[in-house]
Amino acid sequence: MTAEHHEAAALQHNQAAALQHNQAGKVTATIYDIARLAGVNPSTVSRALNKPGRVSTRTRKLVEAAAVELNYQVNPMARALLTGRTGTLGLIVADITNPTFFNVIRGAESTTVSRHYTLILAESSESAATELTAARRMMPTVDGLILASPRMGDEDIRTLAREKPVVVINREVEGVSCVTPDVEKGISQAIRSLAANGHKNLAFIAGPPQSWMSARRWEGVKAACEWSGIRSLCFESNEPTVEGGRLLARDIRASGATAVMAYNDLLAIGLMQELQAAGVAVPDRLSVVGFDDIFGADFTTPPLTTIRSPLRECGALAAVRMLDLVNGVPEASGTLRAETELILRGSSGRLLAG
Amino acid sequence: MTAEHHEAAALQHNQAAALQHNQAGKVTATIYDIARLAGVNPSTVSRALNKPGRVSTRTRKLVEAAAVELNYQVNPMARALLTGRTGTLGLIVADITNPTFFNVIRGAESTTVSRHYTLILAESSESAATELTAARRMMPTVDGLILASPRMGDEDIRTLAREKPVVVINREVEGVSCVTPDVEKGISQAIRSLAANGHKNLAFIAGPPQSWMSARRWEGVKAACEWSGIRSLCFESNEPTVEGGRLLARDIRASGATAVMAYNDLLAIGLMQELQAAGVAVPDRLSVVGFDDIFGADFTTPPLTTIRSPLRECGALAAVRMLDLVNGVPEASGTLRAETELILRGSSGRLLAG
DNA sequence: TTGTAGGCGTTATCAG
DNA sequence: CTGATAACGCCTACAA
Repeated sequence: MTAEHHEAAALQHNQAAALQHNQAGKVTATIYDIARLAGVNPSTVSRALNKPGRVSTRTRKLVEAAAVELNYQVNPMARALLTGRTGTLGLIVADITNPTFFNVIRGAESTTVSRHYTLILAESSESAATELTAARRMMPTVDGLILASPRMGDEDIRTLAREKPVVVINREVEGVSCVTPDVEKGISQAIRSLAANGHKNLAFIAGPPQSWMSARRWEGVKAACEWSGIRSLCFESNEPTVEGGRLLARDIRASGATAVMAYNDLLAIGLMQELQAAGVAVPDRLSVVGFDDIFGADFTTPPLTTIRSPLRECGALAAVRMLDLVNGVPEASGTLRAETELILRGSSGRLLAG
Repeated sequence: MTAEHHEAAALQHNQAAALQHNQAGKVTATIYDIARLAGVNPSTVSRALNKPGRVSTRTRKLVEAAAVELNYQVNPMARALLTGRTGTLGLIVADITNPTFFNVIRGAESTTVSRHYTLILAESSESAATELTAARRMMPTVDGLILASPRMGDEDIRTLAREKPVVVINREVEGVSCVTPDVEKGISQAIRSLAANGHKNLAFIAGPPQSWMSARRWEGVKAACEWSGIRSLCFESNEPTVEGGRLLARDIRASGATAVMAYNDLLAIGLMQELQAAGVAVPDRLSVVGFDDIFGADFTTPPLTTIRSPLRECGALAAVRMLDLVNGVPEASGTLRAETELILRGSSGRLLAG
């Protein structure tokens, strides 16, 4: 009888006793089960599985065989309890109802799983208080937190960032890693395009007053307009939705503007719908430009010209940055920027003569 | 000095020693810290926090004050390790890129957090193997698993369901809790509407061959057509996307059908775009009806008539059912149905004479 | 009512 | 290279 035969026999013999039933009555193998089956110490099992190389080939094989045999799965909780690392990233978005965030979620989810981490999702319903609660709830469970368009104050964010790595999307917070679309390129492309089509008066529809992004966009638009010799005017929206855009159609028509840029695509689409309902041709009478290039922006007639925010990329970048932070990569700090670009479609163009 | 004063003094005195630094150098209070600060035993802290009533009012107040003082958060892992319950639900969607699942995610997320649970998100990229891997990865961490439009085989799903509660959305699996939109009502409304507008020939565009839902929808359409005396014809799509819809425009025109129902809105929208590009008026020459009522279905011109799937409700129902299962509610089994309904918009109507 | 002690599954440390 | 042991934070009999 060879050594292998001995081992095989031992395996077989131990197997019956090796399966434990947890409280739900299901079989869940632990490293103890493996240890018993393989005839080694539990700590050796742990080593064999986690740092092969610090264990003899023979032992490793034995342990691996037993692990497969028992369909072993590590218990992440037990591991986390000791190591403090959970293999989990938290993502909190401001509004899960807003299609803008879906690309962020996608981006984050993809890179998270591709790096063998797990993503936990929560939402703040646009409330700073809810957001902070969600964050606090998540903290013990995650290795780091990604905040997409957070509504809480800078100081709260920094406090969180002191406890665990935090990456912010769509906003810049001093002292915290951030990922933001760089609005400048897209905006200047858009304004240049409008100027080239002879527009002289532009209306900007702002987003929520507390939105960092909205402020940046208006600044960018104002600056680009100045540069191009276009007069710009800012309108406040009630809410950054299709309905909010609709409500502004009347004021905008009255303003004498021949081109409109909206804080986001939803506003732009609502505006366009209402304009068309009122018989105002787009872009013949009024050019409309949105922001973000959300899903469905090209479903409209005419399809919406918009400045694309690489939201998916932002989600992905944030996750990458997060994992760098978690794994102590030294260079991981400061703000990451992702380019925006003009997507020229049918809703903007030359003013029809007359 | 009153007793309160004594306590206050004691609190203050102990506080300095009470904060522990974990390995990351951050402060994280444990029940030990609270115990020290409140001057009681850790087990008493646990009781005071979890089962107030089994502890004196005085002790409870003391402990609660200390907990607030230290900004204590339970460590879900430690709790889970002992109790086997993680307070976490897993959700796996077939394709995070597909807007159809947005609403499922929203529904599940909302009810999950409102019940003080946490949601973990993963995606299978339409692959049965990836799906199973994701599920296995999640199992140890979650109290239950929600599968939205799963691609893996029935047997795999049942195996998972034997280990922990599983709820399936958009598909029916024998022996597993399911939540499905009931297509019948919406379909019969749609077909009746088309029949009332004089349509006699209908084309159905099918979805992925392996999709349970696609099969159900085609069955439903076929039956309703028969009942209404409409001839129905089924077309295969390459992929259930806008592009997939575009590719079918030619064949559908050639088929002589005057009305089209698509497996989903994406196909319907693509078809409509291509028809219009080819100068075929919708609905004057061809009526188009979609399925699901995804975000953006009303952005098109004409806005898309569609059969709304209550996907958000399905997500929510699945989460509720899941929590019932997790908490051992006895009646929680069998299939839950959510009604579909026709959303009549501009893309369907009477055929233009001539 | 409160304290004591043991254990959940894993990993790290220290002997051997 | 491998084994024993302690610890992570919490909960729950059981004892006081």
